[in-house]
Amino acid sequence: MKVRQLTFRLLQVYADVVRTGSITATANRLHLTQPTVSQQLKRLREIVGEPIVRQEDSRVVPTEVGQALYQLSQDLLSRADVFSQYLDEYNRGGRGHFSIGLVNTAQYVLPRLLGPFSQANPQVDVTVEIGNRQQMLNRFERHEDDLYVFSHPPSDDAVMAAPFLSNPLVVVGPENSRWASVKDLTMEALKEERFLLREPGSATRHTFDAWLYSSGVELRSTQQIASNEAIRLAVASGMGLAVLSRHVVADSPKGVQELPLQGFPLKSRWHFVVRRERRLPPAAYRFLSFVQGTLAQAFDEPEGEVAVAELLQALKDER
Amino acid sequence: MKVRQLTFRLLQVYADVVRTGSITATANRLHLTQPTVSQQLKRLREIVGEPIVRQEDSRVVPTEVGQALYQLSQDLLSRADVFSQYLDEYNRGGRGHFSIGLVNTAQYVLPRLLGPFSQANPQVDVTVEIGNRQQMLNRFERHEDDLYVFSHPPSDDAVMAAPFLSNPLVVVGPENSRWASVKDLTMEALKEERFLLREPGSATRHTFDAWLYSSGVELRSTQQIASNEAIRLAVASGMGLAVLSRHVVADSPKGVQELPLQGFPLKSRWHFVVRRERRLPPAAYRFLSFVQGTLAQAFDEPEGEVAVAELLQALKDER
DNA sequence: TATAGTCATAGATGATTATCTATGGTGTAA
DNA sequence: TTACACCATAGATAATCATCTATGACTATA
Repeated sequence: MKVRQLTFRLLQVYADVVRTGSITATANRLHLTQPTVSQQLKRLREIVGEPIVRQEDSRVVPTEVGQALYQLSQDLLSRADVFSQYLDEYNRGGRGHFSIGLVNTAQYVLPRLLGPFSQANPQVDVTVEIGNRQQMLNRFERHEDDLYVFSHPPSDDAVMAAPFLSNPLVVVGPENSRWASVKDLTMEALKEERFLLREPGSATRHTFDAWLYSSGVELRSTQQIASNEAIRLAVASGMGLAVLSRHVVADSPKGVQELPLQGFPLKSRWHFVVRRERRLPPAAYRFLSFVQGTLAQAFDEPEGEVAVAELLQALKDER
Repeated sequence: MKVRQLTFRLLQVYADVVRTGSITATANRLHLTQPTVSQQLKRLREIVGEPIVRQEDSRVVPTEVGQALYQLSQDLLSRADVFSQYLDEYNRGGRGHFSIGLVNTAQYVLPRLLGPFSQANPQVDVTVEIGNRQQMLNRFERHEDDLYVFSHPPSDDAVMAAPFLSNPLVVVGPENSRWASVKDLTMEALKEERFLLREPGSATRHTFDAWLYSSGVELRSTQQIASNEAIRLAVASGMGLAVLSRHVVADSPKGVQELPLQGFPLKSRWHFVVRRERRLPPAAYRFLSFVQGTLAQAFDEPEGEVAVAELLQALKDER
């Protein structure tokens, strides 16, 4: 058999001829003329190298080889069809894979979006990458993920970003800290405190540094710790104060409490970030849609909802 | 996905590209130029309606959809390949089906050929049709079977026949018949005996009638019985004499014995009969080959072997 | 024996395909 | 930076394909 010349069209036509037992009938059903179908059969026979049908009592019946070919046709066509359905489902975003890169702090909130999404879309496979701002920027530069969450989107023309959730940075101290009840607490008062800081690459550190700089404060004593969780524990055990995303604290506030420092919480927002030129996997698009539908009620972030809606629209227009 | 435009060739090329991870490499392996392969990929992408590969670190890697398409390709191609192997096996005659029409008497011998053949070719499915000469002629006229066994082939230009086995007709009487020991027994002496005859459509009857006519004998008393077996039993129980194929008697000679009538046994031969225009199924061809290889030793019929060999040659030439 | 239905074949034509050569872009390695 | 390897695109061409209309052969039925 000359496999390379075999076409699915031929198999379709052939299968229909076997089913109807009539060349003319198939021609009508497929909106072709009778000679066309005759010729298709002829060509298929040549490809197979063997007679596949014969005339019998005004019906066209498959030969023994034709029988086998019919089964093959059914089989192949249905497999192709399954694939086609898969494609549709993939394009609808209900199936497939995407990867999302999260800046460290975001890992405290994103699960609340990803969890329900996965539940609703079990066929979608999500890879979550986590790192500090700098690491995520590297991944971003290398196009390693489909979607990112930054609090400060990289400044790149090729970037589209939607601020979707507020990320207030607060100062925390140990439970029962003497500062907790101070009125009009200022940085000046905390000058002598040791501050436990995230590493320089992190967004939290960056934001805090910027605030310190703009308010002309210089810290006396600092210590660098690379993990939000470690910082929270260190604060709880009295090693010092820290600036953390409120989400970090809200998640499991044991042993620490927010301090009412003036000017705090520092406002910042998480952004969904995608590259303009990258074709977003339909599943990622579906995730964004899902998030958009959730933000207003579940997170009380109507602005975020609008921003995501705009991003979705922009992505649609890109295509 | 535009299934109708899908070609196995495209899948072959695509699968190879995925395997090698290189368009150029595939081009070389398939004896094509690089642009050709590039274009095939492009066309396949258009058929699928979705990017299927992307460049990555000087390698061509499939996208998520491409992965699924690759699996599909493998699947479809291997199925087509299995069919192709089936075709080969079919053409070799080691697989498939044929039907053979036997004249009644032949059913006593053919199993000795069909049995070993089936054993050696378990994938071949044989349909055996049995009837008297007239019934077989009807089937023959209607092209109902692939192969026939007649003692007297139909006289038809479109027929090819090979006498392959002698079929001696003998006169039988009951065991201990008084005629058994008579020397120079002639028909004249048996004039008064009742003869149990096969029905007119049968070959045995036909041959016997012809002999009677040519030797000018007329039987006094006859009875017609449509089955060899029934006749044998009737003879055994003393109802009369009969003319039967020696094979019928040889098979289970209980209660009957051959009588030494002059001029007997009447010589006749079984013929394999095929229609010239009918394409013989490879399995039937293989059966004839098998028979040809068996006749000389197992049946001591060297002439039959030659005749079948000639038939096979003629069939080969027909194609 | 006409008639209608079913196929096969021939001949024509526009569209598509397979394939090539030539060329240009891009990224990697010397 | 140059050279090389790899891929994409453009343009050309011959082959093949998908289709059609017209027509002829065969067969069953009125």
